[in-house]
Amino acid sequence: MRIEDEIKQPIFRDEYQKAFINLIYTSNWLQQRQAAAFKGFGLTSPQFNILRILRGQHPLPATVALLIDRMLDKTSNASRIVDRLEEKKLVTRTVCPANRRAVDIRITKAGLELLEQVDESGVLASDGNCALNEDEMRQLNFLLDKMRDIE
Amino acid sequence: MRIEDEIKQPIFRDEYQKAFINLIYTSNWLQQRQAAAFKGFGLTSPQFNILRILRGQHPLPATVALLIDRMLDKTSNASRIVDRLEEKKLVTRTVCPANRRAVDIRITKAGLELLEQVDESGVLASDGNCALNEDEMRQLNFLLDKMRDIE
DNA sequence: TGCAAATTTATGTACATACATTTAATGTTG
DNA sequence: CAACATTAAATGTATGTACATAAATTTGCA
Repeated sequence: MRIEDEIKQPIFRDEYQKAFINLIYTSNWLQQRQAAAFKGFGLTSPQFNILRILRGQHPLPATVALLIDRMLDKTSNASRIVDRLEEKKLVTRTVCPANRRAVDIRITKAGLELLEQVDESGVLASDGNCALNEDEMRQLNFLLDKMRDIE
Repeated sequence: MRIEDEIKQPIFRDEYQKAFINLIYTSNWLQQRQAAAFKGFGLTSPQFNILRILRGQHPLPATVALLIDRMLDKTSNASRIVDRLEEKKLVTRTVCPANRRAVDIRITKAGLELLEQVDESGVLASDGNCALNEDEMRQLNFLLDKMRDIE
């Protein structure tokens, strides 16, 4: 369905405004689908993303600063998302011996097993989850990268 | 900058996964720019969007249900965003006489004047705010609309 | 050495999101 | 008309986002 119909706004000021709104709307649409997929595993999207970064580091630890650096939304509050993961025993926090200001965060066995389950469930499989073919995906990546190329 | 470099992840599973992440990242980037622009007027993005819908209805009122229907993020809590706008005297709430379950929400003179200031400031002007030309914007709109065309 | 500056994480507050539940008014149906 | 379902909005609770500030540690330099 075209964005005009999705939000019942037949006229936009110009193609730019329409693209901006379309981008935000489509991103929300995608994030809601992902959140629904993670929900069955007791995870929110930010929690899943942090677990995935920790798995990428495993068996090395990550600091909060590293998590922020790799997160999609760099302004979010990694400390408190780690709080939730720690409560669920999916990660551990220990003071970094080399720099006692920093905190070493590690994914636990339970965390790795949970991610394994998410993988096996196929909720994140690309095929069939998207109406664009690979070439269109490449075009989209090109346009998005170019869009941010300002200032 | 390419998304690979923005989030320091050199390899993606496939072009699909890369496009998904790119879409969410770019949408966040755009929303943060917009939020910064609204901040000078004492508004958040959701508050601005609701004011804009109310201006579109003016001088007719809108109900909460109508706001939800037109909002970009349909799962957000319109009631409480209207609370904030009412506190700032940018909107009024009155029980709808025809259906006393519903609430008539109207933008005030102060609300209209504030939107006028935002317009005049040019913070939302498209030109110069984006690195894509009009044809690329059209391509982007096409790809985003098609992407959601599933199920 | 000693002390100010920088770094790293945590915390406080306001606002927003997600979803379940409540409250009040209206519709519907026997 | 009474009982029940439906509708519209508000509220409760947990989580996340945005941004400012605090606390602890380390660094650097006079």
